[in-house]
Amino acid sequence: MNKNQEIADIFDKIADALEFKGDDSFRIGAYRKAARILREYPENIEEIYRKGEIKKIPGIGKGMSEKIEEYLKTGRMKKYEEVIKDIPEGLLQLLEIPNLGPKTLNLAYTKLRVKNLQDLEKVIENGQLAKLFGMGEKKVENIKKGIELFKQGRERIPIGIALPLVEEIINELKKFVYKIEPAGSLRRMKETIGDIDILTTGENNLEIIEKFVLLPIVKEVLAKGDTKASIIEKTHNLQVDLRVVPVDSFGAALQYFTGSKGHNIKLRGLAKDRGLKISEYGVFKGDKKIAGETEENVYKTLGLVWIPPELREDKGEIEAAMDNKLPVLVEWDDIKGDLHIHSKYSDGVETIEEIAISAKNLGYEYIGISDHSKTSKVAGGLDEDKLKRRNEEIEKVNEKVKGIKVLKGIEVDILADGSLDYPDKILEELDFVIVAIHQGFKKNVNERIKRAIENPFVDIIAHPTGRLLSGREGYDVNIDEIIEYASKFNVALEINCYPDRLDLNDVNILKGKSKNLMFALGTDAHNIGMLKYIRFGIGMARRGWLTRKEILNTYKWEEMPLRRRKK
DNA sequence: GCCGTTTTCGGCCCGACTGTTTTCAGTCG
Repeated sequence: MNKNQEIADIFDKIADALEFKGDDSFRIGAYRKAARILREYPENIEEIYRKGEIKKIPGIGKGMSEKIEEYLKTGRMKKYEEVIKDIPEGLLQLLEIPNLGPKTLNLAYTKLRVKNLQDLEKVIENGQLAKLFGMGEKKVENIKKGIELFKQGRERIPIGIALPLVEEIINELKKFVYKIEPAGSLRRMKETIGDIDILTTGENNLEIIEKFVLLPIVKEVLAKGDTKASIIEKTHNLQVDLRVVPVDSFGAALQYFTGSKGHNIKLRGLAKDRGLKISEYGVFKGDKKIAGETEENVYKTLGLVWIPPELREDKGEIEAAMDNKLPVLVEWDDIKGDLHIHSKYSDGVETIEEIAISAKNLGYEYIGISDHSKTSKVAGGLDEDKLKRRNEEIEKVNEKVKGIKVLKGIEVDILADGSLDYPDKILEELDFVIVAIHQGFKKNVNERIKRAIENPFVDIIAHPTGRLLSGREGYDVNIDEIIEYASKFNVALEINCYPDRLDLNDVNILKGKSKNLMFALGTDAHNIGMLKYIRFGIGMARRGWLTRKEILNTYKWEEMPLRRRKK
């Protein structure tokens, strides 16, 4: 774990402890904000400390920078030790239980000596909790439900699962409403989604909400009011919130519920400076509503251009919008081809011709067939002979299928000893070369990737960190070092669009962008249905502030700034 | 705890829903 993450976790724990103790909510907010900033910061905090620039980070002031310095020097933080010393270990983890907040937990601890989950369940069962002042049967019942969810471990799910689910819900509801849009982290295209927010407006609120809670995907209804309902969905235990808003507030509500929290807080501060008030109902000057129907107008009244949802993370986008310096983000229409597709020759499903026709139908100008190399035997890796036959078939398809160019690519293994799985003379014959680690995840990965980068025929590093959202940690690799090295040698790093990978992710893309790195989008598709995963990679690229020019596959094939074409 | 083209003190985003209340607190987003 890097220091940014370590310190962020400690700040979050301090915030938990202070919340439990009923400390000042703004101080708590300051710790949470600092934690988030550190966790998402594109540079290593140790590096910034060496430069003496910690305090220059917005949101990190005197107090925080001293604590960071103390931790970097001594490995300890007095403030943390102080605030947790009289709290039983593990107690604060119970704050993750839905419907159980700091006040109630504190009450249970001080009045009933509840120190852990077992204690809590006991005082629920024997009725003691319900008897406390301000508590009651229903509150306790809700906490009990929360414990159930807590035990199931409601983890964030990949956007690859959440997005299709939302589209299904929207499809079911759209015949009853005027407008319906997803909001929240889904609209911001985060790699994982905690729960889902959907926003709608229509003729009859109650009818819409009734339709929603009766959808077949609903497992449990958590809340149901005039303007909002929350449900738990069956397959993934996801919480889905539906909010019905007046049509003239739809834009303001969409803005508000898209977040992020940090973005909204800053936006509201900005409104306040200008004597305005902004809520999910609109922008108000005194009692007069001056915007609300569209997002564009909400931003405009604050003196800002519209900010794409993917940027709304309070990472400088509001300042950039003020100066009209937002990047023109890459869009799906900019993508001229997919560079990472597996055909039937290795472990893909379809023939090269079938892939070419599908890609053409998607509007692509070219596709890169990047089958596995010989050592990846389980993935049907091609030996030299088979590769030669595949290349011949690509040439035939190019003659037969007009309107799309099929490129001879490859995904070459970086072997355990650091060499590549084919000799240079074979690589040279290909249109482009992707290299990847597929074995020896803990074995000197950094040096092996760096050696691959030095090879003049290598153009792209596939899934550079190797992490899987479903659990695998990733290679033992120093990604900062790889980014610098790749940038130096004009090698592109991949944004692998496969929903379980999304590798590089937004944070690493931002790091790369600051080092003038080139990127390549690839779906890693093993069947033609997966070609549409490109949208998840585009989402990641947009979250990383990327423009068209920084991505290889937005260029025409003849103009693609491949490393081998540069002097 | 952070921050400052009105401020180094006194602000800090705002509202829905629920349940326990008789005017509001806790939780959530």
